[in-house]
Amino acid sequence: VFTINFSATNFLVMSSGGMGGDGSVTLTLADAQGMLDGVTLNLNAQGQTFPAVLNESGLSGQPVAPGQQVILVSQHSQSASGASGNGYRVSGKDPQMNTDSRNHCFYCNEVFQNANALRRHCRLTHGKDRCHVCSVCRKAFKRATHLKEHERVHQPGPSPSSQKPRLFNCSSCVKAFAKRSQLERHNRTHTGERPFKCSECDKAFNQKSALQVHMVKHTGKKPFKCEVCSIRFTQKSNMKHHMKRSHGYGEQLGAFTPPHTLAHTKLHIRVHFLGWLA
DNA sequence: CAGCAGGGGGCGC
DNA sequence: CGCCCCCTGCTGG
Repeated sequence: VFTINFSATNFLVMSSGGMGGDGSVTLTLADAQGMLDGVTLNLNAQGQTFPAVLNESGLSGQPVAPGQQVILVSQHSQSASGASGNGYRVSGKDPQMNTDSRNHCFYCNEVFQNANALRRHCRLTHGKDRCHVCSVCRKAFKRATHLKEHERVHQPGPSPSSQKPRLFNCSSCVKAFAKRSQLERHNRTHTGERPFKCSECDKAFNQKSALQVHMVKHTGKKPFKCEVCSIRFTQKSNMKHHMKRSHGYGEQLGAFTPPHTLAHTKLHIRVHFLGWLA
């Protein structure tokens, strides 16, 4: 269990990672503006013990057992007391997670009468907004229903890709979906139905969101700007793809592992954080 | 740039 | 609690 704390920003680290046999830890980052989504950070602790590394100012925490999986749970309250401090907490494996934890607090195991009480407790006591945690992958959700829907992902099924929800099966192919609306949406890929027609040209789309993306083209504007080289894009995802491809975000930032120190890593990250904040 | 699916949040029951 | 709209990310051309 350890805490990542980039002070003076609202950004923070999300998601999962793992500890490699060489002692490295890979983290997947995210932030409030979506700029860091999918960015991975490889912290190589070669020649150092983890507590020492992680206790450097700006990156603080507790020892991580060898081979322990580290997965983010949720934001950690700045006002919370204790060793975690402010920032985002990344929790380690919890052997008790195999129990039914619907109204169980993931963080202190206290049991509550209902979801509202659990939510209130998590918010006030732990500063956590997402208190419903998947027992398989530990992804956290705000609502129990969202967790329930998510858990279908882990049900085995006939799809070659596996890991797919099973409830709503497509009659035309092997795919299946967690939600009826998703299946109906998918069905349009078989029927060719395109209900969403562009008012500016003769194009039509099978999803409304696709039409909305398309409409941006008619405005002539490119709302998404790369903060590094100022190239503009019509789609946010294209801008992020550009950030990864052209500037290395989302690739192995851990390329500057030793002989650089973790302090270099932190400095390098801060340089980018300042750039994104600008 | 378009096609497609995952999942969050609003909302009705 | 469940349905569904919508935003979003990933992918291939």
